[in-house]
Amino acid sequence: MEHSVTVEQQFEIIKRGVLDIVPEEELLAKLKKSHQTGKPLRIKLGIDPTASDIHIGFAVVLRKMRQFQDMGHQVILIVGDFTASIGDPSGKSETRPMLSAEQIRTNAETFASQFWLILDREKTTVTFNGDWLGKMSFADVVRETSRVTVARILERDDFQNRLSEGRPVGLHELLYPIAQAIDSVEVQADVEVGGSDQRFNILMGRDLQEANGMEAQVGLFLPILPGIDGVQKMSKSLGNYVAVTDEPNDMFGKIMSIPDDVMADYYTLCTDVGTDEIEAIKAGIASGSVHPMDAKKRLAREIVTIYHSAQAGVDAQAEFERVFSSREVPLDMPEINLPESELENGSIRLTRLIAIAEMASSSSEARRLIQSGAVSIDGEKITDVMGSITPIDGQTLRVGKLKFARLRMI
RNA sequence: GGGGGGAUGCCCGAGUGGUUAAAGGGGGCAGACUGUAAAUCUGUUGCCAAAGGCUACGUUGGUUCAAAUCCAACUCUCCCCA
Repeated sequence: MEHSVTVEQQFEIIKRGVLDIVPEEELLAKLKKSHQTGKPLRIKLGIDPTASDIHIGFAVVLRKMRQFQDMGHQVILIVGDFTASIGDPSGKSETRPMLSAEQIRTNAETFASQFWLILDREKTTVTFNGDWLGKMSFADVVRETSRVTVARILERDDFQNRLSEGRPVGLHELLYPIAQAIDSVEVQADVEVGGSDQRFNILMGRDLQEANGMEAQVGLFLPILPGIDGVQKMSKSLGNYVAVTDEPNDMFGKIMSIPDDVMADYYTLCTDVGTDEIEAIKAGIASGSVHPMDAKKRLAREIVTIYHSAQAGVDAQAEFERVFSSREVPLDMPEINLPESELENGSIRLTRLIAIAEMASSSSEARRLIQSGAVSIDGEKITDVMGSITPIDGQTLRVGKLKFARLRMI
């Protein structure tokens, strides 16, 4: 333990951005005990390998784990390779597809390379729950499931909703919380961290640990970070996410597009900006002394700084202002190589050009974009769907607000 | 094991023989406005070598000049009874 940090200080750091700690006194007691004995707490986090990239919503939980590590505690990541074959029903309105073993492995590997952007590798143990769940006998399963009542499992909202809507609920899905709880028993977790949607699963871990004669883990719940649409939870499948590996300009831009009312959440959960300062920003916006856009630029800069560098943050802001405030062309843009062979009498159909540049998902979409006035070349709008242009090396093709490309004749 | 529903585009949901690439809503995309915010308004929303063609209403097969619509089998699913 780093004795320079008192238990009370540890507790304060841990509480930042946290929605709920169940039960708070137990966490305090565990921290004290760890401080006295010098034995680190075992902090558990279950990773769902159905996703493949770490986004800043998931990073909220990882950052919390990192705080524990910085105070000397041990983080145990459990890759849910086995549980992924069940599919976490939490908050879901339908059964999740089961993943193949290969898919899970690939995802887990991608994850692994990204964890260390946030976590301290030295203080992290990575395990796969297939190692123990896969080896349980039916008798083991019966024994563990006997500790939980059906009513208890079915009382959850997600199951209730699905049942009342006449949607299917697979029997195996009822086992998910139990599987996750067995993980807690297996790794002897002191604390399990998760999003608020993990409440049920994590509390189940407490029950099962007690039933197995060990001290129950403490549940630490973090708010779910809304996606950049500001409404739904951030997730890759909804496309409303900011990946930790996003390029600085993209990252900055995505943050700028979040609705104002989730800005404070982003500040608390995704940055290290002090709580007092966040309050001051909120107050400033409320009183009109701080322009929300400036507050958001600061936010975007902070986040880019975390995953790239302070300089990258400054540069990304400059680029953002250049393109969106001054309406100039970006400094960097992808180039599209246009072979002579594509030209007919020196010109090319615009729809074809957009297709080559992969700036629309289909040529039908390219037509629509042209029709709606979203396409321009060197700032000149083109609206003729059948139109051809005579491309010149170095021209800028713009499709919609965000997509730019420079033409290169080859 | 018995009986009764249901499966439509990204999602919800209308449609019960031709006028249906399929109403309406949500979401998405684009345009205007703006702060790449919100709100609002407008357009658009299967694909292609594009005044034409192709593919689509759980799957397969059938009836018909014509099927999302009728028939058969199958698959999945929900409810009631046991």
